[in-house]
Amino acid sequence: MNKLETISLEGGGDGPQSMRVYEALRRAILRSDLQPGAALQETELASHLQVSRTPIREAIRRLNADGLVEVIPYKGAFVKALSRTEVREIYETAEGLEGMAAWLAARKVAAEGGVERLQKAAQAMREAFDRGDVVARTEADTEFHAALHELADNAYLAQALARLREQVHRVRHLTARAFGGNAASLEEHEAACRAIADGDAELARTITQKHWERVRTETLSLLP
Amino acid sequence: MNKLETISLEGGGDGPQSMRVYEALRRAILRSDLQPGAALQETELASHLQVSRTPIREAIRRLNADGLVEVIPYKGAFVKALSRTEVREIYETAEGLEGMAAWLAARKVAAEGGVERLQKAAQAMREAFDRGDVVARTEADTEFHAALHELADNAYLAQALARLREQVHRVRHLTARAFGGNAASLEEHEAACRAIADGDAELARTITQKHWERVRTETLSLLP
DNA sequence: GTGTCTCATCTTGTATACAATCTGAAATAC
DNA sequence: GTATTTCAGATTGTATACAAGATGAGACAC
Repeated sequence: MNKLETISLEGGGDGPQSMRVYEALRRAILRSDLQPGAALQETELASHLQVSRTPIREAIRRLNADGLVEVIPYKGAFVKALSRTEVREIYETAEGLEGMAAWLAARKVAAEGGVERLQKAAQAMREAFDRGDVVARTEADTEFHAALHELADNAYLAQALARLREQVHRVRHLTARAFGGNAASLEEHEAACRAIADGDAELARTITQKHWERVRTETLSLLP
Repeated sequence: MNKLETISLEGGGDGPQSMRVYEALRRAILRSDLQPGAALQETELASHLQVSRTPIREAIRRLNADGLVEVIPYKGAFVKALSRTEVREIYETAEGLEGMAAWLAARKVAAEGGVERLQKAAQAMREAFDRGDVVARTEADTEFHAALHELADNAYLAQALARLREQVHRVRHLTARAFGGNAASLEEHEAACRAIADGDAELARTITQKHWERVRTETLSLLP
């Protein structure tokens, strides 16, 4: 029995219904209300959300593009499972992409400055960590990466990273760890921030890559 | 006046019609039969391809996910333009992803070998280049990257790179250059291949990144 | 009992009708 | 003449009916 009762169009935006359905299903998957492997039956969802199958189908196809759902022709759509292999792949891809983002950010700072937002976020993370404020630390972490992606000045890369970030969120949910990470993670963020502020692109990339490599190893050790 | 007459379902696979439409439109965009900015009108395409609007819509949404088409609600779908900014973003993203792929490939070779396919492709590229055989060189280049992605052993990364590769193809089409690249490109492929064969992951990554950085600079210098 | 076939049933894929929204040109006010 | 409004046409978004393919239970042969 699926927990369809937790899925609702209420919180969503005001665009076309397919968009609202998409956001509702996306939330449900990210919050694990729809668990990995769960089937997304069009008729069932349609009657529950009081819309026709058409917007349901569009939403499912979009979730498929996001990598959150797997679609098998004439068979159905299923919430993608996060196997050990897929977790590894996601973190490896993040390493490549965010390393590149750090490199670009450092180069941009070297050319025209503007590192303040990133530094402020890094400082906020440190303070939240010292206070033991998990919520504030998670918020600061989100802000840190938003600032990094802004500095990288690459919409394509930012979009790819946003998709990955959602998957990472799901993994965190699985391993039941806080998103901001531990003390080591904190120091790596600060080191990356310093390298970017110094305009040292190669170092920024290397530090960021090592960070993701460590997080990957650590996370995989928590999985079966 | 759009060149719809060049779009056909003939060459496609045998899956659902939405899949065949998707492949037909994808081919048309990659071959520039549908030029950047062109509107994809559902009714027009439906009557031309002899299907209803439904599979047309599904195909368009999938192309949107691939980054080949831009969809604006209640307005329409348009073949994405390749502005200078987008070209830069695409090449930067490719640098991050393929650098990571090279790193992973080198690590895998160091652990369990299997570099033969990559070496063979690199050698084929060299021979085709010496003969001046552009077609063979392009084929060998495709094979080289396929071998690299196989060694990287990361389906998620491979899929992202496949999408990027299509965009790069479009850029090549714009700049009217052969895909395999010049002599410098050839040497960089060989150097990357050697680093991977040696199992030197960091070097493989660096060489691959430098390659894409050079190609990016070179390509951007050819655009307005 | 085991394996295969048949067919009713369910789910997804497609076609078509209708609703919502955008667009542009003509009409109108000033 | 210019700006604003109105409205008809065109296009996308949604609902619903029908077609195509998958699934599993039961019949049947051996």
